[in-house]
Amino acid sequence: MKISTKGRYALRLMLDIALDHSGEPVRIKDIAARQEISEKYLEQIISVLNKAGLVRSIRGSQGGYLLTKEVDKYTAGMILRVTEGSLAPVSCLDDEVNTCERQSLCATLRLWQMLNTAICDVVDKVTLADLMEWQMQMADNYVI
Amino acid sequence: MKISTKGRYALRLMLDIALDHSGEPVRIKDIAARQEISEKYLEQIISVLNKAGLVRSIRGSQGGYLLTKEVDKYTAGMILRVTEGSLAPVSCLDDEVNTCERQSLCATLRLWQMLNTAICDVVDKVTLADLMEWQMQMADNYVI
DNA sequence: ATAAAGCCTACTTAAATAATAGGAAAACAG
DNA sequence: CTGTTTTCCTATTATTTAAGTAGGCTTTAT
Repeated sequence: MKISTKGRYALRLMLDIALDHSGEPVRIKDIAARQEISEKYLEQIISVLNKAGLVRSIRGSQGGYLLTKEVDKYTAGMILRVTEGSLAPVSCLDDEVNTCERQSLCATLRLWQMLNTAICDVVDKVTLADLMEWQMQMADNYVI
Repeated sequence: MKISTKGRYALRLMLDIALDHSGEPVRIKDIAARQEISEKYLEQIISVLNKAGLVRSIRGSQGGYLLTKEVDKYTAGMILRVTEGSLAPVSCLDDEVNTCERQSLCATLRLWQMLNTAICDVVDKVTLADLMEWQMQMADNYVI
């Protein structure tokens, strides 16, 4: 019941790009340095985000990555689902395919549905804009 | 971000015992048959629940397991934490030990805290009594 | 032309998951 | 007191997932 590094790093990576105000494409190399995460691993993660259209890449020298939308248009849920896959707490809730035989008999399913709803309520409400705001608050407090 | 079979089976196992009204100890063998789960695997799971005091065992012939408390005194959270370990979505929230260097700088932590709270709100509120009630509702509907 | 970027695919290592297996110990029934 | 039924304990195994590493290819600004 843990979010993996892929999801966690993806969130930090997106936040890192969002906090860049240069207007220039942001390089993996720089993100990796700031976030203290392996470049090669970040490459793989951002590749998924790129294919999903959450970022846009610019190749070649002076290249890097840019966001494709306004920061308040990204939810944490979007970013996590792209990198983690489904956030449902049990696979019974995932595939309408491969469904469990006991579904119609299984009271625990109702618990999982409640849990799933609670999780979605959080991750689909928090946006990248929120994370940026929190980050700036924390930076302020850190300085004082 | 999935609950493992241990946690899921533990919940079904506890519910199975709770639904037994004979007053007699409930045997692993019977639970395994009803729930269609391997006896040997259930043994391991119930052993954890036993050591945590969530059930009481009676050894030897005519033995089995009994609940130690009223059904409304068990929350899903109790059962899941005993079998799954922490339900926190990231380990940053677990150990006051082994804490991440970036904690004071990391805005994502706030998201994880919100998510953790949302998860706890569900699992610590739903009791075994609730699950029993749901199960009986489902059984009714199934008959019709 | 060259250096600096991203792109792509394969590989590796370690840990966790999900069981299986086999026998020891306890307790009741006859 | 013997046999059967049940829990208890520990070890082993197979599979999958997580978390990276590695290396070469392609694109593009200068």
